[in-house]
Amino acid sequence: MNYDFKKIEAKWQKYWDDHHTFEAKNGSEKEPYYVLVEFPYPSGSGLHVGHVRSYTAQDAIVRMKRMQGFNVLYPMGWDAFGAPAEQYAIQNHIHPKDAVRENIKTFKGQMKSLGFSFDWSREFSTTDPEYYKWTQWQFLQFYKHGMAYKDTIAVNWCPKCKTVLSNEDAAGGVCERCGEAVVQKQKSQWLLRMSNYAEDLLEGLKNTNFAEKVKLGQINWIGKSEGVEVDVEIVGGGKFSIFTTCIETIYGITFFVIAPDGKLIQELMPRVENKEEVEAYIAETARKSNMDRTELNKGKSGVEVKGIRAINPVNGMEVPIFLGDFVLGDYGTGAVMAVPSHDQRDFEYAQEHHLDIIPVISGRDVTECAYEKYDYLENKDAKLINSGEFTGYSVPDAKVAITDMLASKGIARKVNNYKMRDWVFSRQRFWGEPIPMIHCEKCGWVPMKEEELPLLLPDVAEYEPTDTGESPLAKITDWVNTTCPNCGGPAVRETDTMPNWAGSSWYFLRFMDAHNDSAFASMDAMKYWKRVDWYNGGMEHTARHLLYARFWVQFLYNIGLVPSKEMIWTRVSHGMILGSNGEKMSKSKGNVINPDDIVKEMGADALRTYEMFIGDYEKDASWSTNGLKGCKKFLDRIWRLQEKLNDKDGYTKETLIHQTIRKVTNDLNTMKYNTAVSALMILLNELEKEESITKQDLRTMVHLLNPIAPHITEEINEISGLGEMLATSPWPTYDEAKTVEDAYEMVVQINGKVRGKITVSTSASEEEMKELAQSIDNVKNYLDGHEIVKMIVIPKKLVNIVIK
RNA sequence: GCCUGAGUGGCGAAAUUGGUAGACGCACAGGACUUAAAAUCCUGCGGGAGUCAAAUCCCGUGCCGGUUCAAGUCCGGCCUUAGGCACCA
Repeated sequence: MNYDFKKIEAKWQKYWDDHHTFEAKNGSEKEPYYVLVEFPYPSGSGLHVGHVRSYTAQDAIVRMKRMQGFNVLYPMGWDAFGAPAEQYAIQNHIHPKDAVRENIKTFKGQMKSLGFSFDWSREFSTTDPEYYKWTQWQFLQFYKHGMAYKDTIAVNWCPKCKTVLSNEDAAGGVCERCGEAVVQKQKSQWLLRMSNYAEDLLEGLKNTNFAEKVKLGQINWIGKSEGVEVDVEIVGGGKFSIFTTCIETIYGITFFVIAPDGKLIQELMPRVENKEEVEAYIAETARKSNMDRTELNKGKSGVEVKGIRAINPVNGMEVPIFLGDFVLGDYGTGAVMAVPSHDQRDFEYAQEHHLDIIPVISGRDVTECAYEKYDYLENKDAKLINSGEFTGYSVPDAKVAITDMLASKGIARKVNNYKMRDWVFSRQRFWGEPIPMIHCEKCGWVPMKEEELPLLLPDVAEYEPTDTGESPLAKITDWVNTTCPNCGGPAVRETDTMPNWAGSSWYFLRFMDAHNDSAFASMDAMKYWKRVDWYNGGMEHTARHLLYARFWVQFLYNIGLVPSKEMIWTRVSHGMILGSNGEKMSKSKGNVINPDDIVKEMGADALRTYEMFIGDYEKDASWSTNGLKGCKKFLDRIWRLQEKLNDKDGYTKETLIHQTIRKVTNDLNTMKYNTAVSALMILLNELEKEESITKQDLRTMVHLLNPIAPHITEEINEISGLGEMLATSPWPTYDEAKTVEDAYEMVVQINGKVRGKITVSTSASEEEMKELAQSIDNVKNYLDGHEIVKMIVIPKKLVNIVIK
């Protein structure tokens, strides 16, 4: 008879709820262990089987850790601000608050039905005023420490939807919703000075245990490049700076290129002879989105800035200046030296605009394409040519010598540049944390008084964006109009809200002390938990969320509000669950699997077991209903194992059980869930072959399986009277000595090919192994008439006989 | 273009880090039980040669080459594929 999973799962879920089995206590004597999964965005479509994979994986670890005696924190909450909730609300004409409440209810019900051992006493949503009060409070700290500022920057704008789009929503230069071409629009935005933290964020990675690919993702995103900033004189007075990583090519400059969106061109404008042409080009660039600028890079567009020439600081050569949209106004100095002989981009630009090409490094011809640094740096014989006093220098020597020479003249310095920019922190949206800033005609931007927080989102019916692209909050005049905290005069509130990355940047700290109303989390609580020991999330968040969160923590650390600079220790990521056709699950492809259906048909334990068995946790895996059935069958067989119980003591298969305990423990610790399940399948196969088994056999079996399939195992344990409740019993331990078999099958190879196998005692000496190897008939045939050159013996494994 | 992975049976995948390739599961085939089906159980299952059946042998981890007693694993050179970044000076 198969087991009644519906009844059993409901029973244990109720038990865990009623007994608060999985609540963590702050300050416990036990060693703390904090496991975190990214809290979900509670969308209208409910939990995805992908969520089930990572939540189960982490659940398995925390269940084992609890049994190993740790005080485990495994919290759950809701990241519920953001555009999708707002969009859903607009379409369905309900307040986002209500939509979110409904969705959370669904998600929570689904999570409970899957038996995740979350500590629900610490649950919160980023949309709770008690929570976003502290998000706002922290924003004020950023502001008060000069880390938040307002600036006018270009944003993606959809003229049809009349709304600002994030770069993600504007992918490909078209509005994701309506398909209209996105344009760039200048808007005043709040920004956080994240670029100040570039070096610290890079350095801090050394104090984390992030997966290597996660570290690399962050390193690439931060995009450090070491180079030299050089001052360049303009003919007839004035100067500007350029940034280069290839100072060794400075003699090859034949022109300079400056950013059309930069400040330099505006300064030079009065002296420009072809103003109309230049202004037209600036306007054209402004119209292009970032996407266009990068995608339409076939031709190198640009115009010469006539009337202004610059002087190459090393040889006094006068060269023209161009505007080119490949130079970005907000990176480096917004101006570059162009060396077409050794930079492919400059080369193409030079060809397009018929400019000179002067090679300055020997080793390859530069008439077809540039001889670039990745190439000449490989060439040890590369020497400088056409480079004045430095001609004949090797590239590394030239780098140093030229930098020193320019530095001694006071016109150059070593500089690091980073691709990472400041964090644009405002959104023209209703459904986000209001930014607690007030604008006063007299006093300018004034922060709200901290004691007046939270600044609540007003309760109104209209949350559609305005025609001008302002946040819908701008329409609510009695909310907008306020008094200046500084002078008491009339003032207006900031109507932009924070991005949804804000609330998720510090939620893991709140879980340490979720109901504190006098601080975002007490220092005591944070010192007790120390850090997130193990954080699981998608690879897609390594460059954004994880970096924002680290930045946020480092800032809080610098102002003395958190106990350490890195509050997240291990970060791992999981692969996606794809549809059975190998494609990403989506409604339009009709390959979506709803976990609710599986729980109803096969049970939560079967779904959990299957998702752990599906394959390498870090890789994508395709859904297979047959595979799921196989795991359900596995559980049914475990259930039936109860029929074999005898009254004896001890283990029936002692060696195998000790091996299995070791295997499962190690595999769970190293995220090899699939082989942990397979080890349990092997144990089951062996126990089934026995006439009867002991309670201890079965107890160990269900104990090891409990982290993955918690309901069925707890039920078997109870009804078969195997012992104390598994969840609160110590995790099984193994004896290394007992994992060793007393005999093994020794492999005998001739010249590396397997020619025989023989059962040998584990205690056999090397000499005995050699003798036994030669006693095999088939081996004898090979040895006959040949000379043995040598024998290689690998203890407890094989003998390889080399013959001639 | 750059950076990261990944290529192993019909399929999902294992392989103690250089030591029996394909554990475990699915699918499939044959058999048992059953009036029958489902469920369950047993057997087989990379390809080929060989045999009544075996034994045994050859080939086989994307491709080509190398190191080694021994290579899925290490080295060199390619091909394919997924993801990330992308005019970052």
